[in-house]
Amino acid sequence: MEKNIYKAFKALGEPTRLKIIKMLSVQSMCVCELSEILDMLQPRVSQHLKILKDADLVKESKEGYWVYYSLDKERLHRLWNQFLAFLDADLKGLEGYEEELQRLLNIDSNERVKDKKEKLKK
Amino acid sequence: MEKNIYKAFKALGEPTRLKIIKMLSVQSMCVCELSEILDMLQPRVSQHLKILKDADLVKESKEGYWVYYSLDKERLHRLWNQFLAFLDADLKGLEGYEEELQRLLNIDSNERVKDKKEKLKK
DNA sequence: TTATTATATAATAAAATGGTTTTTGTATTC
DNA sequence: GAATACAAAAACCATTTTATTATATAATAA
Repeated sequence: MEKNIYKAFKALGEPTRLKIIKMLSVQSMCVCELSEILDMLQPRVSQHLKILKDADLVKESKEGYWVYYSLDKERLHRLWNQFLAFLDADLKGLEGYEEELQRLLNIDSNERVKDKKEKLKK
Repeated sequence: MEKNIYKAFKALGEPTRLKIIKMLSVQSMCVCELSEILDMLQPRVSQHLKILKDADLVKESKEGYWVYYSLDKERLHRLWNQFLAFLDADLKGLEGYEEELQRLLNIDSNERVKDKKEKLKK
């Protein structure tokens, strides 16, 4: 789940792909149209589309020669909600943070250095 | 504006930084705490924090020795709204898309190949 | 079947990124 | 002022990413 979030953000965090996504927000298009409108070589567009597809941000549908790509707006909203849920989630029960939780608790209970020093002052 | 969006997504699209952000969602921390909790070398944490700071996703405040970092949740929501606005925006008036708009209009009016061929069939 | 059009994949070179080690800077304490 | 603690910057290397060129695959048309 967290992996998906990071993957999607990574896909969005690249200028060429943002441009592609913006164009697809106007209308669905095939690779050749994107390639011409963006004035980019076709393999470049195809490769970025693949990354966007792997991140589940765009959908494709084949029609004869052409492969039409469209923006999955549903998925965009789901992505953001997943991200917010991830931020709100309690560390307990959040997969992959077992050790971090342990170390966090240790610091908090034993010796949050700042607190110690502040106490000494008084 | 679009630059900022891409920068922020890029900052979010990296596992280490996502982890840092998650930890900061629990509570504000200084670099040494993050470094210990995440079991990472301090320069590594500092470097990622800088990227997050440049992307405006975290804020910092100095207290004696320590620099405390906190998550800017406000900014997170603004980021997403900016992104949605970017997607909804009309290409006309969207900075940096002048040529794309031109080429898009050309294709649309002259020769969207598929349409042409489909018309011929009938 | 052969030629054409659209797309995907492979291979390469160049650029960017991430992580470690080392160094520098800055605030604090003695 | 000297020593200490924390953080940032610099230098370095390994890895990944991007864009290009070349090639392969898929679908259609002749």
